[in-house]
Amino acid sequence: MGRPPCCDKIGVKKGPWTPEEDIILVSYIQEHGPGNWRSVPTNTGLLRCSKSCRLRWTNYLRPGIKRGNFTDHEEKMIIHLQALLGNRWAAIASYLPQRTDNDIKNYWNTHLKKKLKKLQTGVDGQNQDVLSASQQVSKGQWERRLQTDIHMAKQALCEALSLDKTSSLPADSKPSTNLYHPYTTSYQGSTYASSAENISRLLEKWMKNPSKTPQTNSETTQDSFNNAVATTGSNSSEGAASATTPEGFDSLFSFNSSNSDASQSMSVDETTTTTTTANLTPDTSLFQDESKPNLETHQVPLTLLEKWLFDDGGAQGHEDLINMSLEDSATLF
DNA sequence: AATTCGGGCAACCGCATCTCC
DNA sequence: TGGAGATGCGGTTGCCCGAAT
Repeated sequence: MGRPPCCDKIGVKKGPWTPEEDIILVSYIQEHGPGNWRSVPTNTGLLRCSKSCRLRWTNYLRPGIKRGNFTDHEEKMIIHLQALLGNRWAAIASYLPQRTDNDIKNYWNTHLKKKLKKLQTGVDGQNQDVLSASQQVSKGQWERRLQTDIHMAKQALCEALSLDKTSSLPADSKPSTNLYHPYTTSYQGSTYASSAENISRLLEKWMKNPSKTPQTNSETTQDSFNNAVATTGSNSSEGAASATTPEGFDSLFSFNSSNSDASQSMSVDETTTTTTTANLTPDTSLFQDESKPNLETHQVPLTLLEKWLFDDGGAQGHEDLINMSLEDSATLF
């Protein structure tokens, strides 16, 4: 057998994180930047395994995370992307930069699945296709489907990417979460909440003095978030939602959402792209770059998928696709 | 008011993939 | 080039809380 799970080690703590642990973790990351998770428990004295630290950071403590209610727009994107990509939550999350894959996965399992099922039972026939399509794709068959019906897939993703451009966020889409108050929803109890303020202060400090750690992909992304937040002059408590504002979201997706924008922004060699596209296999090349887009500079390299989409005039029929019903989306497969 | 039930979500587990030596 | 370790990802579990009885 392989090596035992790191969490099996004696003395490794499991279960919910305490505010104190959060503060320790945030402080450490403030100083050293995210990454090198293996060294985190050792250097901080946290009785947690490295994976637990990483998970806690990426799903909860990381700045820029939007929590709480999903907007209609986000819902639509998730539904379409799930139909397209299957249960590749990390890939889906890369198109919803403020949401974590865990969040999206939970939302899908607890809300959207039911919604789709309701549709299925409510209107037999057409909508059944939606569900069956999703289920099939979930089983990993999306690769083959993408290959056999690749053009339709392009259109669908194009639509998903451009939804934001055409639909303003609903009025009730106000951020329901505070960026740096991770406990507001679940832990409104006094102890945890007050500790969250400490974390907020730590993060605030961090926002003003981002760490200068070696750049990995994820760290680059992280710094982008940091800078994006910092440049909006956000305060950890009052302006916590700055990075989660619709404006920020719009700016991100406006970059992706029109051909003209895309053509201006990306410097993709036509020949290279074509060659790449020709050799794409969905599971390898296509999604190899799924890091979150850079909020600050708009100089984000498009993912290969996006390049591929825009390169092929995938924007045709955007308007139709935008209004595409769930039934219609099923026909993509 | 007490108990039961179900939903939602944070966190864990194990496999897959990547990176380094 | 192969192996070991590190990291990423998706499925699943278990706890907490609110609604229902």
